[in-house]
Amino acid sequence: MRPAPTILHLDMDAFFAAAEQAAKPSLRGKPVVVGGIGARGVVSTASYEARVFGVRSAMPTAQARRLCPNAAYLSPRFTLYRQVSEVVMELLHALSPLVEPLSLDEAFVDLEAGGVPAETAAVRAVGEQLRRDIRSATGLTGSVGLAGAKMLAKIASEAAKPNGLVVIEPGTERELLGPMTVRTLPGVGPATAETLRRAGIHTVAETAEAGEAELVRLLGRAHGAGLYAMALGQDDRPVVAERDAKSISVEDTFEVDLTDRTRVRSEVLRLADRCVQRLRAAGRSGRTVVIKVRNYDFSTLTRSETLRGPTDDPAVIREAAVRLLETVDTTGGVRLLGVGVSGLADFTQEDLFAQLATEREAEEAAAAAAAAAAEEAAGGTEPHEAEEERPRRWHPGLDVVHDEYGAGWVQGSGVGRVTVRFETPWSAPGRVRTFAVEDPALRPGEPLPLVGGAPAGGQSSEPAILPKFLSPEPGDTGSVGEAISRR
DNA sequence: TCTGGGGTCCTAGGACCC
DNA sequence: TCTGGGGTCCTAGGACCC
Repeated sequence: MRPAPTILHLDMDAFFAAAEQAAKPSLRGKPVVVGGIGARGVVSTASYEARVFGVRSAMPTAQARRLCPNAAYLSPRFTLYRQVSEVVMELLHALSPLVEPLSLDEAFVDLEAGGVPAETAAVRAVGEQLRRDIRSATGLTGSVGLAGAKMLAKIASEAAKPNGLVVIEPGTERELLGPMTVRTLPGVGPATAETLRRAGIHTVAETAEAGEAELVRLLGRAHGAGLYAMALGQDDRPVVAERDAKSISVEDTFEVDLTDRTRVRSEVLRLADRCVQRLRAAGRSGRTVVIKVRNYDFSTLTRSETLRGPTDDPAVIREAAVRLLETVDTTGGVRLLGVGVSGLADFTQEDLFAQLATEREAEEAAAAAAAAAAEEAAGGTEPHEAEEERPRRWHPGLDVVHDEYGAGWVQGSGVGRVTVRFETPWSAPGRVRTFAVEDPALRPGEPLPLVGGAPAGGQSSEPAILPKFLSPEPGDTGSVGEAISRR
């Protein structure tokens, strides 16, 4: 615990939904839900207008539709979110060399390492300036927590939401945390909370009173000891920049459970190839191949195999994945399949094992590819990712360009028609037109920048985007003692 | 019309080795 | 003749996070 609140935690407000509202003027001030659109989708992010109706992250989209039928339901556009995230992370790097991203919309920053004076007034000023900079660079708002420890900074930013800043003064944390529910502490999810509840422990203060020995008995060595320290407000974990990934995986949930064994096999091959693509893009290789199978009843199992050396060879990973699949009973139906690789190494040169096997693998790769192509041609109902420029489906939210009407986004599609709203991040709300799905004048577009994209003459020092739910004043700096809602 | 996709860390048992 | 004791690797599963 530092003597001054020099650890900053930034959390963007309703990030995916806010980015969509900034990109789509007609959605500002309206309920927006970003997530899986299909029958088995779940909500990634709900805008604050949608949260009023009870829509939450991780909720099945079908349930969200019941609660809030009039919201706009959009597929995520990670290209856009990554672009915005990069802008935000650059602003953080300007504050300190020590930036630890937790996700696209969240990061810790060590202000002490950035040379900010270790005083409350100074760090608060830095935090408020950061919020202004984020707003003018992206049009979006973020909330900031400042404290002497990571855990407390995160709790503070949660309390600051939306669009606020909260400082937890060192020395006040135990009094502050005491009455809060154990769910406030990071690492306490439903299962841990239930275990603690059965032991009569509900609040952070009760967790501290239980003592380390009792918590270790209930939760195990690492978790128990860690939780005890957290309950006392003790958290010396450093801000760590640039952590290498330890595993890479891909998975698909199918609209309908797979029962055909041949189809299950061809999907595993596809997933193995996708996994290898990601592996190679990251310049890594891996030694342990793992498959994941979720059955019709949601029971989930994994099978893994460790190779003699790391590889990024698609034939090797395909073979291992299929070998693992052979050991799994898939009768009854498969809901989800996944393929992953762990034990990652930086891929510099082929290891000995790979060198010895190279020729054999090259032959087998060709054979496997031919076999897979034959299988998919024979049994696959879904064509392989075609090289054509038209998407197979016009997902809601997708950027499009029309030869005559310009840039817009897909509002909906069905029965051979696609409805497009023509507007851009810096335009007024636009109007809707409907086309045949195969209209040659319509094609997929790229995400447009949320700010700074206005045509000459439209420049302004003010953020171009001010979603209605965002109050223009700086957020309150009020108490963190109120209940903090969690996922 | 229940429950995504991408990760991290921990535990526990058996194999294996010294 | 009853049984050592660690350390490390591998595998499987589970909790948790965004």
